[in-house]
Amino acid sequence: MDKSQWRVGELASRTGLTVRTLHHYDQIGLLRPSQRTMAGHRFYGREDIARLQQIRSLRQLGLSLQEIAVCLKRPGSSAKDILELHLTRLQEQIRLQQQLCRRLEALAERFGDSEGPSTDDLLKTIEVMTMFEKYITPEQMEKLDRRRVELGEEGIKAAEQEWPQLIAAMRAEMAKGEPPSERAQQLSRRWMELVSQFTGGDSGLAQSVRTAYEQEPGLATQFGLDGQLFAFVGKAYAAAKAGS
Amino acid sequence: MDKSQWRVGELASRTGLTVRTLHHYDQIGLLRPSQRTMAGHRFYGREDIARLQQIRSLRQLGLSLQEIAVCLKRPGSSAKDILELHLTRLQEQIRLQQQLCRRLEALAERFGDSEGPSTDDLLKTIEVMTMFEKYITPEQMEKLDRRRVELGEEGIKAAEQEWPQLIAAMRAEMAKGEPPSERAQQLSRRWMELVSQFTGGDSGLAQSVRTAYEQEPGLATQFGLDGQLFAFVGKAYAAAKAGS
DNA sequence: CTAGAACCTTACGTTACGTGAGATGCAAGC
DNA sequence: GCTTGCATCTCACGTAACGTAAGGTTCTAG
Repeated sequence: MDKSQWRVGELASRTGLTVRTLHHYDQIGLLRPSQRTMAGHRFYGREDIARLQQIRSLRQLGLSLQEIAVCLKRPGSSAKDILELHLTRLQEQIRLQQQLCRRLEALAERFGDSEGPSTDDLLKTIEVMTMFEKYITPEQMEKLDRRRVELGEEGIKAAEQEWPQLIAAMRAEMAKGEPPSERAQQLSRRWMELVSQFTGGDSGLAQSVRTAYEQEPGLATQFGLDGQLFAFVGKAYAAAKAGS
Repeated sequence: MDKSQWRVGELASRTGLTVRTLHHYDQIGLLRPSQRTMAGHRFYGREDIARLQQIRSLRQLGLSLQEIAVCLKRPGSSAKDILELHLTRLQEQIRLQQQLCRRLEALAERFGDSEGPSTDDLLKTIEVMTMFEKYITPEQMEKLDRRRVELGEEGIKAAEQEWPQLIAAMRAEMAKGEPPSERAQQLSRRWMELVSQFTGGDSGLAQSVRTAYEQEPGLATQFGLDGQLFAFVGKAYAAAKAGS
């Protein structure tokens, strides 16, 4: 016949919990043993075991000890409410973590194969990503993702190679002073093409990107850009359109 | 022209962090301002800002402050490794949380509409679920889920209604003593049918369930079952098969 | 020169325990 | 009866990343 009293150590090893955990539950009043010896040793009875089972179950569902205490204190409708609340919180958390995961995967994809000590590049890329994400809505981000898929691996690499050249060339033209030369106007056309390729012709997105560049000077300087250059490109493109 | 020194408050409001956070970063050595006034007031320079940007970026990716410190201390290949490790951890976390979510959703589905103070039932169900999950692999769990979908809403309800009746009837037969009566043999056939319906004919699953019932006496008593009854059903079914 | 804002340090609170430290209890063998 | 060894007890600090005072000093505008 089974005994109906257990000491902490026995209970701990039977349930897989630790003695410290049971002490803790006792301390916060979540599970106080129904009996104590004169020396203060804890003795748990059958009802304590039952309660502990419930506690473990709720714990496995991710509830906090406080929430569990509420659930067990008033077995009214509170348990259901708490579980529902918990569920929505959990779903929201998962959503956020999945977003995070996508970002990390995007990073891994870009830097998974490069062997060199590219941590600097990595940090820069992360910075650019986070800055962008401040000004761009998730929907726009998705649009950008789809756009990237459409462009394909090579398209992206090509654009990444072309941009610095284009920026350097444009800066050289700007150094020659205004009005923008014929060459500058050609470059500005290509510039706008690349921008359009990037945004997929979404003007709202283009506007958001502009705002990001305006508000975050650090972002622009990452690519050797600044307001002056933007202004020059704008003039050159206006001249190009007027000339055509 | 912008100034190149900022005080904590300014930096805090510009970055959206709190003064306390910057204090904290200073305290743990993650971001120490490059200057201090004689009175001890912190002054952050451009390079501090840059570092803070990196810190914020990595923070947004979910890295711990310690990990960030490592990333920034040795810009070797450590950053990439840490990010990859972080990604795998995150994916694992998401997986676990999604499992949890499914369980909670299953609970919500069962108890979402019942208005009464069914918290007791709720707790019992949770207990049964968690006990089962101790003995059943996730694959088997999925199999059960699919099985439930196949049975449909009504099938489940019907089985839930039938089981208690069947158990009670069987217990009555057992009280009449052995050998099992004709009626008991009939009941045992139906019993096995229901079990088979539940497990979908998966013998491994049936074995796991049996193990669960054997190892967890609390589980069986939830449904008015015990070893004696199981034994009787076994005998009755054996007699039924022998008789046919 | 003074009021008020900004700043400083110190330190406790948060979660669910882990990990000792030092003291005592309990059953068994001598 | 006494010791040995294991189980148990009660503090009490540590964890992560800050929040939130408390109480004192410094800066800055009027």
